[in-house]
Amino acid sequence: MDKQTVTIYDVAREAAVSMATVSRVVNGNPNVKPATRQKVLDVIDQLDYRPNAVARGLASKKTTTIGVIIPDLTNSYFSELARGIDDVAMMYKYNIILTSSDENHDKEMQVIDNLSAKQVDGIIFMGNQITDELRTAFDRTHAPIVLAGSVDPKHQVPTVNIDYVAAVTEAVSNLINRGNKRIAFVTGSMDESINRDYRLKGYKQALSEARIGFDDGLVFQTDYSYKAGYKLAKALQDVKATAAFVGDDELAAGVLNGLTDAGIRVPEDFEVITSNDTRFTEMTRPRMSSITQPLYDIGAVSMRLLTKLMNNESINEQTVVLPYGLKKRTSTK
Amino acid sequence: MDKQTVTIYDVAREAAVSMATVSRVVNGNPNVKPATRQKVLDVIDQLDYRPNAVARGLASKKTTTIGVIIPDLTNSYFSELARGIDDVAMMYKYNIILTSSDENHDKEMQVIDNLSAKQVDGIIFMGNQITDELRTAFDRTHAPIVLAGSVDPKHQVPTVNIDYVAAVTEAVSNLINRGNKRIAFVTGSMDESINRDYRLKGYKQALSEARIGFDDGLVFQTDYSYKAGYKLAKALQDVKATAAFVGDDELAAGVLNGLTDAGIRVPEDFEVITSNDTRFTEMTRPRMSSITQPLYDIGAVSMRLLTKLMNNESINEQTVVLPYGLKKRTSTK
DNA sequence: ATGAAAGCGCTAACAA
DNA sequence: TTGTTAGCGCTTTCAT
Repeated sequence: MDKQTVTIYDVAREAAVSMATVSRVVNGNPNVKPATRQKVLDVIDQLDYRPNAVARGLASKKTTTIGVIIPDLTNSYFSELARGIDDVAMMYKYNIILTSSDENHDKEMQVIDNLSAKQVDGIIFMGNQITDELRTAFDRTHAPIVLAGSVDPKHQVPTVNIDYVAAVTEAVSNLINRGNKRIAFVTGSMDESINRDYRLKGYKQALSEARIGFDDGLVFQTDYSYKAGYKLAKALQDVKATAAFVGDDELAAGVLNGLTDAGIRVPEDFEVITSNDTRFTEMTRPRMSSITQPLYDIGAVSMRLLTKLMNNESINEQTVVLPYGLKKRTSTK
Repeated sequence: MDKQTVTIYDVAREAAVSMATVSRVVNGNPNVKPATRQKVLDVIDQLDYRPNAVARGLASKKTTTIGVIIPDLTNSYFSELARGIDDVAMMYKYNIILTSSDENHDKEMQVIDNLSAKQVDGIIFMGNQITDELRTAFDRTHAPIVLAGSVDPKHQVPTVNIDYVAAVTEAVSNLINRGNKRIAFVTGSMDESINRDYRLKGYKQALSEARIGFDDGLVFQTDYSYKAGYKLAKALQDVKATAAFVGDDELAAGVLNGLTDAGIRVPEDFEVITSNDTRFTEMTRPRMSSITQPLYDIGAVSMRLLTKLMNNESINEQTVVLPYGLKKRTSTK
């Protein structure tokens, strides 16, 4: 039933050489006489031989496959990172097993074991709650791991990201400088350390630098979704906020449109600044001011770092922090 | 250096049974005495044994991995499909090797061979130019293939999609019914058969039903990008169009905003209708009217169909056509 | 420069 | 119900 598959053995026989020699030419080993190489190449061509990567993986203990764990494929922030990862993975001839975790801890655990069973050579993990359990899972995996666009408060796992604290501080200070005193802090769950330990810290820092008291009531935890943001309009008015820092662009788009649809003028009556500078920022009206970050590069650099780890190359820095910026568009004055 | 790996052999030895028995319990084969099973399970637990999927793949000729070829990860249309694929793949215990093709034919070819070499059990292909070369590549692959949200004019490859001709006809008729006579047709390259053979056909059909002549000048081929759409504003005015059918939501968002920024009121002076009903449609102002399609389901059903193909189950229909609809929002009158 | 042969870790007949 | 034994297709010493 199977399309008859031609193996290295067939090639060896036809070319009247040993399997070892065929293997050598396939793998570009220089220790082959040019004439032999050519003969083998011809037979390969003629037989349309294609090496079986699974067999190769078993024998060599390298699969040239890496695992990528992504919380949500449809979130631009992550898919932009993924594009960076994908590009350099391809450059280095790695395939990607892409698995969604849905930001679900059990699934993350399961997925790691699963990737491990598939003998991936490395793993790129996106997700913002590096629990101890997760660390354990990381540890018992033979494959090196790097965190992309995520954060490890304990600085144990190699990571590529930006300085979230500084970025948020700057964004919020920017809002403060224009006279805003009641600035809402809108983002995902505080269970995520990127929110709890980084963004919130930046927010508080900006407040304290301006000697503005912190008000719990201005902190909104919600889903990273347009809808969730849209629904926040009323609450935002109720707490008399005049501006908001938002941790996700789709969420911010929801906030923006919710406000607008409720008759609040942005930016005249309410300023909005968001975090990820994805394509959404250009699509809304007004267009959203944002922290800018090199999304593609974060992915690309993560993957590059992973290749080094997989080759046991020496690493200068476990954590690489890429530059961020601030882009003023029209959702702020 | 390697974390010492425990194999099925170790388990067999410790449990004082044969490898075959261990293999049986790992694979849930019922032909094992409960007591034996328990003993083996205990040892597995104690040794923390994890089956090597690569070895398994080599021996069984099944990798429980499928390949997914996607033109652009960051395009919502495709990432929504991917989510559907991913969910049911996970449900059926398949992993996904995700590869971007960048709508590049050579890359598509290469990627198929690559997936083939990795012995994937099946492939889901998204892309809209099924060339003969591609068909050849499909054929020489041992794995079954299904097209998701794409189109095979020759109806040779199993496919899940909607009736694009009917959907576009309806959308354009809708525009016509409101008095529009000069309706622009804005979409990607006419090299893609979904544009050339399906969407355009629907467009022409709607025109002809209304006895409106076809005008070449109203057809715009461009990238599927916001920017490309944004730049079209002037050209759209130059040809005196009063409405546009657009084949992609980001592209449509660009058209919409470009028009608005050029001082044209949508929908009063110009109506826009788009094709994919992704989340972008809700984010723009005005919100975009659109053809609706069950994006997630297209992905999910594709994957389900693929599982059947992989199990050699009999298939009722090679091509499954899911229902579409029309959603009026505020970019049309 | 080339070949022989022993695995890699597992599944799947086939026997018992 | 359980064990024995070939492989699966390739890489990789170790000889030559």
